[in-house]
Amino acid sequence: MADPRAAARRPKRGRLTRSADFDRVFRRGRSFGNRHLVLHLFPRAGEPGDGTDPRVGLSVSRRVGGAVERNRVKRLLREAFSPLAERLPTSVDVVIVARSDAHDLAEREGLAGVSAALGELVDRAASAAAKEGS
RNA sequence: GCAGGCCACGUCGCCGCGGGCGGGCUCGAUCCGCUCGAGGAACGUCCGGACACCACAGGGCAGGGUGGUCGGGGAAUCCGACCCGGGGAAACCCGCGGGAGAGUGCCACAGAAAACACACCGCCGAUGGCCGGGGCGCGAGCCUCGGCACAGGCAAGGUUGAAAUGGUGCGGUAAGAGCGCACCGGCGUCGUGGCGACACGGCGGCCAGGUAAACCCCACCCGGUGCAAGACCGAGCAGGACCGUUCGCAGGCGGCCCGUCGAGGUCCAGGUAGGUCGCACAGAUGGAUGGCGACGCACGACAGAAUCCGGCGUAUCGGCCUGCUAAG
RNA sequence: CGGGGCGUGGCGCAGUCUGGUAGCGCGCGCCGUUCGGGUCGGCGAGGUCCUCGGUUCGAAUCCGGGCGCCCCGA
Repeated sequence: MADPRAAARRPKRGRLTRSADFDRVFRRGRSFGNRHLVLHLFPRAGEPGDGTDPRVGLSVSRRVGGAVERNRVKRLLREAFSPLAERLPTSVDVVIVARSDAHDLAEREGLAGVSAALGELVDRAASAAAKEGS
């Protein structure tokens, strides 16, 4: 984020928008996974974005399915993440990766199943981040 | 049963998302309101075009593509009608559908033979020849019967094969043969109809195997790459030019002069990260069109835009409409 | 988004251009060799040639449609 003004502002949507941001989270962040999803977490403490809400990025590869299935998984993940975001500390970047089984979960259990799977990972990530921060 | 066309869950409530317009404010990646927001295939990427850049005098070769006729169309492996061939009881459906009388190649196995037409087995041997018997004649010889298969004649038959110089019948012959005749098939030619592909009819003679989704010949067409094309702006880093660090540039000390502080400043083209345009009355650039609930019913299939347009092909729960065929 | 390639026994591959017999290695089964195993020798089983059509007398091969997988450019 070369623009220094961005530091003073709250992002319109808490989304990752740069390929470099994704690379940084994958390379240097911690990861938590279950059979449906993988959650990567990277704290941005001390950077210009400090103090803002978590930013999230989605990664749904073609292994999950065709365009229709991938869109459905991404929409459900966005819908599920929105209420869960406040459980995470501020100033973190998160990337949610959907594994192949995520499509089956979305088709069978819908938003409830996705929320459960994602909530588990968010809680694990939040407690881990709290330990490191203290 | 056949053909064609249309639709692709609907309504309501709450919470959300992207673009545009208007407005409020603490002017920002904010808030409020209004409005627009996936498909018939958006798919596959099989063709064509627009657009963009690169290459290019003109022509030819090579290479590739297309292939009945007429019309539509900007073009097309596109569409329509018709012709031909095949299928069906019919409505109707299917077909990469030019040329094998220009040349080359191939046609396994089987079979005498697979393309020049004949050799081979075989049939005949009327005619001529040779051998034998009988008759006539003084004799040369003549007549007649039988045999041989030497000359010669023939292409019907030869258990094969996907395919063998057309098929069936009658005549004909020593044996045979389109040798002759009838019908059918093919070819050539003439006439009639049709814009045409072709169709129908008359006459003629008997040259004519298949394969071109084998090479090839003929006619027509074709430069390459693709919006991640391409255009513009452009940090940083490195480079160049000029001014300045003894003669103090730019800039600051509220405007000006003096004075003072000051070691760097200005410009240049190329262009990385990145951004904007390209880009659309859906239109992003980590990529929007969703979630929950209720009711209705046909219980919801295949499937998600990324430059745009015209086709083709493929997937698909079902529903509606129109016409036609057969039977009743 | 665009471009290219590959589907053949259980596995890895030839054969496809130039159409008629599907072959090789490993693996598998049986027999022999050995006290037993390995090695070695012999014999044998096993393939809708991805799928659906077409051309041809005849298709793994030639020509179309489809399905699946892999790779490359940016």
